[in-house]
Amino acid sequence: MKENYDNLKLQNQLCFPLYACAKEVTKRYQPLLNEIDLTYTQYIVMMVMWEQKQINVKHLGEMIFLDSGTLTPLLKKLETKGYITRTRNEQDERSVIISVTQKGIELRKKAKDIPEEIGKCVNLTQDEAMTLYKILYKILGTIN
Amino acid sequence: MKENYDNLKLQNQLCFPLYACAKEVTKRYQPLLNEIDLTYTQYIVMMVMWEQKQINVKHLGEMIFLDSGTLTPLLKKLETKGYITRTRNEQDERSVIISVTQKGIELRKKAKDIPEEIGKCVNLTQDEAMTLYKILYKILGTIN
DNA sequence: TATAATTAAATTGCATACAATTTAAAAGCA
DNA sequence: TGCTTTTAAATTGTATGCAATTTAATTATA
Repeated sequence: MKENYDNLKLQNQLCFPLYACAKEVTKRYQPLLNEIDLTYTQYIVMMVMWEQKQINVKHLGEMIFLDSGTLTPLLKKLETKGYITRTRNEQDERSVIISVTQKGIELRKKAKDIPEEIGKCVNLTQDEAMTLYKILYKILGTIN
Repeated sequence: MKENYDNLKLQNQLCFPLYACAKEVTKRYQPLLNEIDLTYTQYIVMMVMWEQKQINVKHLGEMIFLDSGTLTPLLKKLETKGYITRTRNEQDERSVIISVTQKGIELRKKAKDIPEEIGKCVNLTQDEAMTLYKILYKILGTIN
């Protein structure tokens, strides 16, 4: 009795192009991000900081889907670079508050054109981009 | 003169949900893959091997968007587990040929239900899944 | 209120990823 | 043919990413 393994074929996976796509797109950021001395994940953190100015590690982690195992060393690097500060919350000493520094705020000017540059690498129509955006957020919102 | 930084807002990025989604979905594989002693990337490699039986490292890397820096140690682990063998190509000693072993072939039976299990975590309609698939492969095919 | 349970970061250990370099083999060519 | 260039893996170094555990602080509760 011959088994059917079609759903194990690479071309029948949805997860594989998702995985590959994320890597390939992220890779395109690196040359741009090198100029402002950030890695992709550090850039994601800085995007949050440019909007929030101040946030604790737990909340930050929930926003960008990363845990303290990844964030703690990464935040220490950003602190060393002078873009953020890390201070214990005096009301709750378990919590660490991340604040963006003046140097961190100024970095935003240098990052300003990066999204547009990346857009040029990814040749989607407005429609496709919006559709992709909606589906990805649907997954993020309903994954269990 | 006030600058506009809207395109640096996290919620205006397409890349961020792509990155986050890939991570979240991959994470869902891990408990299932633990049962057959594979990591996600090792599973991707095995999916190729189940279809190809034999392939060299360069070609494998092109298929799954990974370079030898990632593949060499990973393939050594799969070899240690007994799922593949690595042999130099006698016609071209620069090239390493990966072959799936009997044990590797048998692993497919155990992996058979994984795609369906993952499907349950990701609540997309058939239409959405197909649309996502097409857009992701469009990106992979046109990214420069 | 003393103790147990929970929570937030940090730490540890393992497995990717990838840029850059190195090594060895093969191909191109003067 | 001898030398240069190219190519395929492997290696090195850095940065995630995450599960599991630990530590310290806070909250819940008997």
